[in-house]
Amino acid sequence: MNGVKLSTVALERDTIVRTAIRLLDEVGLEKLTLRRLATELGVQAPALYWHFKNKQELLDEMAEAISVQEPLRPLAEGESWEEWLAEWCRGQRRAFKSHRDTARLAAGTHPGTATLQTVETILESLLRAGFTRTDAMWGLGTLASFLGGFVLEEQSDQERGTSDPALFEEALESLAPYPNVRAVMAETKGPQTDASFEHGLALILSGMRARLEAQPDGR
Amino acid sequence: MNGVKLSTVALERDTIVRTAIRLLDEVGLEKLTLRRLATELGVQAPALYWHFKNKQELLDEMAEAISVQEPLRPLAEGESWEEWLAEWCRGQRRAFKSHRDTARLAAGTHPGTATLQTVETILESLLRAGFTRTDAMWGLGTLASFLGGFVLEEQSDQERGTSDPALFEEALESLAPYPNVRAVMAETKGPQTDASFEHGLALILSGMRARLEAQPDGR
DNA sequence: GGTTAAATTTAACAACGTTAAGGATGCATT
DNA sequence: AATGCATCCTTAACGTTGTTAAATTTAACC
Repeated sequence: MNGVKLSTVALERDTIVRTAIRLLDEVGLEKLTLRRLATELGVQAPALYWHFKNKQELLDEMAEAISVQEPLRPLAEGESWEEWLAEWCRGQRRAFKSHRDTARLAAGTHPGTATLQTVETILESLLRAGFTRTDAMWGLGTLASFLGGFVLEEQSDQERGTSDPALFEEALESLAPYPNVRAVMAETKGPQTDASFEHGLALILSGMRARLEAQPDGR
Repeated sequence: MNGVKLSTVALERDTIVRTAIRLLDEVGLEKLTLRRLATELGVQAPALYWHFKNKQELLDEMAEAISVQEPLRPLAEGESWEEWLAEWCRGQRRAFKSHRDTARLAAGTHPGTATLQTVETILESLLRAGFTRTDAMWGLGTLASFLGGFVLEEQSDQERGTSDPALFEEALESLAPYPNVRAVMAETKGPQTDASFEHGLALILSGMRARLEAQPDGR
């Protein structure tokens, strides 16, 4: 019947999404236009509307493809849930940072099935680690919000080219009226760094651990 | 010379920003167009370009006007820094939620002078409470990232009209393959609520307190 | 009253997402 | 072999958007 056709379609969709992601890295989200993507695919713009309902659907698929790489390995027996969760967060940040504008892209897209599966795995693992279901969900939600907000600012700064050391020095100058802000910026080289990410991660995980220990295991 | 003119200009800029914010609430960020704003002001679209360099500059000013309402009161002597900080966070969330799409609006806008002043005040207060400068900055950064990420998702959901109970029931159905996700959604009525915000806030503040207590006061 | 600066209008441009209508292409059935 | 049909893409166009250029009104000052 159409076994071959279906796989051809699936392949095409995947090709489009992958090309779109590559193009995203080259030109940024702002200049990622359907016409440009179509040209890159050797096709006219309206052709994309056979594969996707509209641009948003394409963006959703891109976000899903970027944020979910491989199925998450559940927490092993006797493994530290903190290190396991931290490692997942680091992986998420790494995945986001491996392309341009991904935070803005993912912001405001419905979670796809792959994302939901990941959440389910994390909830299961945290339940086994002794968390209440709502504590597990809200802990994860806190981490996710932190992660999203952090990478969002990180990439916004990057997109403005604040990584240029000369511009950084210039930015420091303008902070003269705010001595503490200035001092901490000079010390830490900006608000979004690997160290500050680790710090925030540790804060939240420490808070979760405190909450876990504060309640008896039998509940 | 131009004392009168300058104040007239300032007043006009303010009128434009305020009208833009009112319009934002009516039509949302997507449909907030320069032509529509101009019509609302009884003027043609290009007239706005005398007052603002481009649309982004207007959006920046809107974001600043929304997120900074009144100067932050510094931490009082003997006051609990945790409650003081928590109250600031709640106020920020309230300010964001008092208009539509503000998180997406503020995402990726440079902090203005008013925002910097607030940061400076918070740093000063936390230093007095015993924090290291980097601990204060990174703690605040964590809170800010959490806040931004949280409200971003909160408003994204809102914008899609997930607050409709009928649609909520329908969304629950689609979660059948993920029993824990389904269960926690049914219990907590969605991931972004007042309770989950308080929970995340408490996690981070608890983490900060642990870090504060772990280090001697004399440093 | 004429000069000058401020503030706005009219007209237009290029680019965008999207729709409508219609061709190719190739497989399946008669 | 001819027909029918779904698939996939093209051409043409529409309405909107942010933005620019140039002309024009408005108002204040010497």
